[in-house]
Amino acid sequence: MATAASNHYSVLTTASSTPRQHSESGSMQQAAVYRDAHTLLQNDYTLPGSGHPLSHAHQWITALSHGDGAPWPSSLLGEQDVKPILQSDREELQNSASLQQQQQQQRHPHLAHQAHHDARAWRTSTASTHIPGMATSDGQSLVYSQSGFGLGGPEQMHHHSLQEEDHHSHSPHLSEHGGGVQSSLSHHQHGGHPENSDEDTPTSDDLEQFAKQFKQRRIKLGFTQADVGLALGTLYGNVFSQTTICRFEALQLSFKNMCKLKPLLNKWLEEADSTSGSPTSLDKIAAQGRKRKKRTSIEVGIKGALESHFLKSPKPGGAEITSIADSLQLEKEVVRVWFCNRRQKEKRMTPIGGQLPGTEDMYGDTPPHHGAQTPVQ
DNA sequence: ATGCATGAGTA
DNA sequence: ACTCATGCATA
Repeated sequence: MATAASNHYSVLTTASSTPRQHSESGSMQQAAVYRDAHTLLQNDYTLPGSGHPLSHAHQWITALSHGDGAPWPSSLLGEQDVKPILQSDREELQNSASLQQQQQQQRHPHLAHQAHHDARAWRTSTASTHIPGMATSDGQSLVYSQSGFGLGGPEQMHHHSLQEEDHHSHSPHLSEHGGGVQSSLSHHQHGGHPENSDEDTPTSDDLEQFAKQFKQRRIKLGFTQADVGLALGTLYGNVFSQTTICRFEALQLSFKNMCKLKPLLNKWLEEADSTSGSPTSLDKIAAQGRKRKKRTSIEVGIKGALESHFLKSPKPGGAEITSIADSLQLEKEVVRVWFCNRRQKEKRMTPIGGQLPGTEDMYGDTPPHHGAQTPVQ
């Protein structure tokens, strides 16, 4: 079909210690190991009921299509482990969990106050993109300018009152977080110095500035995004992948997420440049066994069709998904996940097709700060 | 840099 | 079943 030739679970047993390089080009290191591993295991895949190896493209898809009775098998071979944590295996989990819980619970619909402002208050008052009609007297701006939406879609916004989906029209009243985290009111005019290394009340502007500077510093110090992620794990117990660091720098995370990560990255930044020269002993733990479905490649045409559907109904029901999947000859799960990801993508602002290169002070000159401006990682 | 995927927590 | 945070695998 459309996907890659081999759709099977790759079971990794052990990953050799990856030779991490301190070069900017070293972004794909572990990938090779994985591919190798699953290539060797190709023929070992067998369905619990069938008993014969499926070498075709969509084993699990086929299974699901028949009667949705069996999702992808979870126990074919001995699962190794789940989380390759090294020193603080429990701590990391606990930390993550706690954080998530906190953040998610503090914005209950019952409460009259909201944790932070919405995740869509992005990119507003930066000294660049000025969208008319967004800045309120409070300084709080609620603009969620879509890039390509609203052409033929009459109404697709908010259906039911969920969390931040809908109620983006109230003033953000921070209640906890140990301090008046009011960003809108204490909003500082960036006419003087966009430099804000504080760990409280990050505004969209702050985050944006920080992200930019972080990236520059990181590059100057000769670290890759992957390095940073690992270092964070070794130093503070929270490991992050290159993806996350990348998304942070590109502001492709939700507001909350950005706020959560900023302090961590800030700490690392200080550590890194203060320890400049010191041997940052980074232990690296190889990823242990983890079966993951092969990434489904959706054809461009199919993607277009999916987008069309998305414009009509961003949240299709089970039946809808099924019909869409059927018409597009895709797996229901794939379609469902696609919609989920699509919605998420919507939430993180930042133009979907790219970072709107014409909206920043990127080109023309580099007024604010100095140094090399993102030489392409 | 991104697309598809997993999973915890929640509704 | 959805959201949200996060990441493997890939372009």
